[in-house]
Amino acid sequence: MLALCDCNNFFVSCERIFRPDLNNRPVVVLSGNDGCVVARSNEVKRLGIKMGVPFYQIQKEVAQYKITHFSSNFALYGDISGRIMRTLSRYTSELQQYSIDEAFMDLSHLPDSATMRSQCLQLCTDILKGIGVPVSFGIAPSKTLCKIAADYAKHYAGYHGVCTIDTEEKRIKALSNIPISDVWGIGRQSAAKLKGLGINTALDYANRTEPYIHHILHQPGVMTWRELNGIACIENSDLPLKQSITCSRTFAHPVTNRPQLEQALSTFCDHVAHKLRSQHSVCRQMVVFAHTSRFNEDTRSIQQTLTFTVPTANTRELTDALLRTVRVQWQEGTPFKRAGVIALAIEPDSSVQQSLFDTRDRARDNRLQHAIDTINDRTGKHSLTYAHQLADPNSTPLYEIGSKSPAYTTNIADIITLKC
DNA sequence: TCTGGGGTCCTAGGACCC
DNA sequence: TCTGGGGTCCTAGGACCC
Repeated sequence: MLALCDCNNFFVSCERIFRPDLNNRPVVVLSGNDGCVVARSNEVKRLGIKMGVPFYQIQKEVAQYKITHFSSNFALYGDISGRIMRTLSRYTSELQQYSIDEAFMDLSHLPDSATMRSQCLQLCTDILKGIGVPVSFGIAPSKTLCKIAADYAKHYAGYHGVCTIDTEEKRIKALSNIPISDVWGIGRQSAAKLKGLGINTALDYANRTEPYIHHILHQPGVMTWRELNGIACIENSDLPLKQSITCSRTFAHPVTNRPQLEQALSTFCDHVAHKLRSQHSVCRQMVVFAHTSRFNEDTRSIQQTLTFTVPTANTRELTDALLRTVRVQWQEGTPFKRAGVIALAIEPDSSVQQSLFDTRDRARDNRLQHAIDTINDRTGKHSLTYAHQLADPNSTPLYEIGSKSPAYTTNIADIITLKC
């Protein structure tokens, strides 16, 4: 048996830790540039405000219901997430963090479902009291069933935060009440297709034959089908190296000036290169892109996949290649709205294939890079950067942030003061 | 006027090999 | 006029996740 721990309204709950006055009041957290709603409190969900709506479209409701809004504060959310994961890991030998606010726990060491339930209830209390975030648990034999159980736990107060699917009877009852579109792994496209075939609930889906499901939704659909039937088949991917690392931003105002785009892209590139180095890896390919708004009819773009004969994570080498691309493909007058850098073909830096025809002095490059990293580790991120880049990806003048909460738990200057 | 960011996996089709 | 069969690898694009 497995358990899924899912934080309730995670980003909103993080903001409320330090703003208890916002409990039971409507709160949203916004994406970059304060563009879209990415987290909602229960009060906001009840108003019918959907996940992902552009913020400007709900201004009326914001004023009418006095909705408090925050720009996203990932330093805070990441730190709170880490605290929750550490607490969970004390209760299981195997914890698989699935996202910033979710993790699967292996419970096979516990004797029966009553014990599993009581441990999860204890965790709900501990995490709420010790960290300040409400969480829910779903206990079941497969991950997809855990997701469904956690859904029930979240929406029906009677479960007190923990729902278990441990018998055939409970499984059938649970599946019969879940619309197919709410099943983990079934997205919009597949849901529409299935509805057309008369499959409306999770139970309808689970009751079809495996070859039929394969015919409709191929291999990924079959995985979901097995999981719904209680056969665990989604592996524990114990996060080896990341397969790709992206840094991209949508600009508040379109960029038509080449130095500005180059400045933004070099900054993203440095961020990606730094991430590569921090996981002791290098990349053989890098994608550079910039495109116009996807909401316009006439879309134009700069896009290039760069391949390196010797894989690298050196900021200077990657940036040089990137800037050459931008200079070749630059389109005067094009309003670029979004740009980014993606590292691909990532490998460990311990076993890099060298090239006979390499002309770079890599030992020297690495010494310089190492010196820069050491200075930044000691004196703070971005204290030493290349002249053509910005301090950090979020500091671009093209990026606008409205109301970000302090980094209460990760910046000494932002620590709260208590007056007794 | 204003529409996020970071990932994974699968598939089809093209290029290539003998 | 007629033009094989069996592979692998890479890439772009789609679908999905939070």
